[in-house]
Amino acid sequence: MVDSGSLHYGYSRKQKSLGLLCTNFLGLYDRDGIDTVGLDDTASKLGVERRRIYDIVNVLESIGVLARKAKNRYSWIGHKGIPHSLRDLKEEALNEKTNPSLNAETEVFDSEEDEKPINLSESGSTALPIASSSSTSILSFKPKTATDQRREKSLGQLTRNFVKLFLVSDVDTISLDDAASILLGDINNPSQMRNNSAAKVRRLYDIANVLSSMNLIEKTHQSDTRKPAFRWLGFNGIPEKNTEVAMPAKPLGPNQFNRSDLSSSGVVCARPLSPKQPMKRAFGTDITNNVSIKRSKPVSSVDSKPSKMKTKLDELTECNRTAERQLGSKGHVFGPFEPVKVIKQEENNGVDKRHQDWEKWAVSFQPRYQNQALGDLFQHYMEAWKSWCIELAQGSRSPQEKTSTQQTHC
DNA sequence: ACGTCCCGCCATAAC
DNA sequence: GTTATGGCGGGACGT
Repeated sequence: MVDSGSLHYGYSRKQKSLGLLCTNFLGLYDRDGIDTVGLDDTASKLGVERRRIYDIVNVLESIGVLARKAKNRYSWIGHKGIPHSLRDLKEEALNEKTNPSLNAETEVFDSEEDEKPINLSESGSTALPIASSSSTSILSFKPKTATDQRREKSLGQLTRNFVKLFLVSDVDTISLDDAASILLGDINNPSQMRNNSAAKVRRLYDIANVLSSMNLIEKTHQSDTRKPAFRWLGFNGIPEKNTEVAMPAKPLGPNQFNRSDLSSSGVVCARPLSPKQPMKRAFGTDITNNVSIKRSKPVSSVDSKPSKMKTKLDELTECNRTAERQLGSKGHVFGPFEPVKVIKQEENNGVDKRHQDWEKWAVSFQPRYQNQALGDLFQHYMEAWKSWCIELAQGSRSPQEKTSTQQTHC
């Protein structure tokens, strides 16, 4: 039986994945001349809510791709920041391993309560020295203040610990279960650890998706147990300095990177196969990705949750404000489905060409919205676009067949 | 059935 | 007070 709620027209989970969003994020900023990254700007360009941007920047910050400058603002460091960051993480992890008291973020786990230290070999993984060799672990937590506690549970900290896990161990694959247990379990309370891990393993997926899109790790399965696992790709210890032809461990898939940067610490970082080579699903090529098609919760015409209704209205209002701002400043409007490729053409070609491109795009792209608000929004954009055409025509030539672009499906 | 993880609520931090 | 941040887990989607 097909549930209309679960098969919303045009909704694809993959198109909304954090990994793809991260790829798009990189597509947006991973180029020369990028200095700062604004969260609002990013969110609107990628057509997602701010919340998702936080997820990405927190992970990227942890691996040195971004650095927080101020509220709402990050400085872009790019892939070149990864080796340094990984080196630091590795040193930090090694220091913590040899002298756990140095661990600023975590405290030594003392197994005095007879609680079972995590032993990866028991659970099917190759043993991780850091976890199995003693009762202490660099990844053991004992929360301090509420703020510390919050910070320690942050996605950023979790990312750093996750990466450390690979950097100081001599295995390159860690099962999801083990990673979750080590990183997320309340090690002082193993009775809750499993539940805790199970509940929070979602965070690992978030991190893994971002790191995967950076090609630092890949999701895989353990050969013996078939349990889901993560394999570290970013570290292989083999210098491949700046060789575009460096052999990857496996054929590169779409959006994957060539491992060809190696730091002095033996840390390899991912970078794009080639700056010029378009990725198969480069940002903006999949226009649906930037359309705010929500996963379907049963959206009845009368929303039973007033707060959600309010959110949608707020969203619409905010989109309209954005549109108006853009109208005011640039004379044209990009919505949540802003196609970057078009923007690039815009930069290269004259106004006339831009006009034609937009007209073609607008005619060919007729999104179908389940949501009346989105339909209205699109209508609003089309009207804004139309008025821009009129302005343009006054300055050059008369607009052609603009009304044809207003055939929207709502 | 279970693995994956999007989504957005809401607590907390920052201003 | 408002706004920014992000922990968290419900539940939808994918296999």
